[in-house]
Amino acid sequence: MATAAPLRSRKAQIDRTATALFRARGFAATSMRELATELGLEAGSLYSHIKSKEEILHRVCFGLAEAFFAGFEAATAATSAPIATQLRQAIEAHVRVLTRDSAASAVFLHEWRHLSEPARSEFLALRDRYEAAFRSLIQRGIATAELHAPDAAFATLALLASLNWLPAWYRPDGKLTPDEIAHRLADQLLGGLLNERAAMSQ
Amino acid sequence: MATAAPLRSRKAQIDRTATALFRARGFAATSMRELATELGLEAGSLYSHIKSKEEILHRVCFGLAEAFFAGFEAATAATSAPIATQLRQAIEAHVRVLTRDSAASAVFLHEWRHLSEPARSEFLALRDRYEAAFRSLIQRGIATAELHAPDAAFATLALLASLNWLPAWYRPDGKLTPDEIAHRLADQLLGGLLNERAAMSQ
DNA sequence: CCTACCGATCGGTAGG
DNA sequence: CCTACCGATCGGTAGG
Repeated sequence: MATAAPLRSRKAQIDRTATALFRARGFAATSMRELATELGLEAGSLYSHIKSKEEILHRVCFGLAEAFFAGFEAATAATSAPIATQLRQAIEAHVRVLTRDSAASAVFLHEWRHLSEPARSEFLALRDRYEAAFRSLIQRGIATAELHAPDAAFATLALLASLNWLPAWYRPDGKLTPDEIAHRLADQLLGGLLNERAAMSQ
Repeated sequence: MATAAPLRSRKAQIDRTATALFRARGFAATSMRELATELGLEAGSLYSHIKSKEEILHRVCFGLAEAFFAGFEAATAATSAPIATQLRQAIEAHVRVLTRDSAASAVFLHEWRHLSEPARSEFLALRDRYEAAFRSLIQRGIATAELHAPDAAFATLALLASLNWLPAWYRPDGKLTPDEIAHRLADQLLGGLLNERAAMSQ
């Protein structure tokens, strides 16, 4: 009798378990033996599925980067929509990625510095591009007077910082659903950016 | 002829250098040999000044916690002042601690989880108390209608998250002074919280 | 503050 | 996927 096919590939299981450990203990403080034990196998056996510890980190960090970009592009595809609407969609898309896999998000946000070159620089370039995309949206909103902020760069940093703190306190079993959190965060953070006229027409 | 007294005690030098390394590479990925080399001595020699690697982390984390509390208490000492004013002072005090030593702040924010018990739990209790103090201030501001926010807990988290992102982008040699950054951040973050009447009277 | 060293643990590999 | 192992490195100590 054949054993049932695994629900996820072994490699995907390794990534998932490693991500949880990287988040809880940090990349450097997580040992491959610990990871193997958690998966019910021996340390050496991991290497028939992966090439190295860093390879896992690489996949997690760049996979999340892709998810963030995909969300942003879908949110801002309707270029004729009001900037405030596009920004709201982008915020909600960002929050959905953060809540869909908060462990991977935490690793994306804090463990990327353990990537070795050139991956580390490539990662930072992607992150900068993502920030620039938000900043550009906010700048256009200010230019068309749909948004108001004393400094677009500051506003962008503060906005993303508020969002990125989410994995630190989000609990999947909390009383708010991911969508409710996304709405509420968007309300609050847009509230500070909308100018009065726009706020009234909302 | 006696050698000149060191500008800082050796222990303080060790703490400073270790803090910079902990920030750059993370606590677990920083070796005592690396730290010793940076200070121009041998690894074993460190232990005539300190008891352990974790002792350094402990001092940094709890020292910063003390600095944050001291700033908050000074900022809110004038209990008869408008809540918005107290909150502004508290924000600016927080930013001044972050900019005065951004390396130690980054360690305080991200490396505390490498503390072993019971220090780790003690640290988290302090951090919770600090957050609660901000939340309480914001809640009182909402109660007296000086501030406006759909959810005080959310507003507190978003506020502190925005502030705590600062060590990630602050450069001591940047074009803005710490005080200018403090003012600007306070303007922006209070802007979203002040209700219209308070905003007009400002 | 150094020399010399300890036991423990690390990421990863060879061979099956 | 396991057994058995590699060289390297870790935090920390003894004795001076």
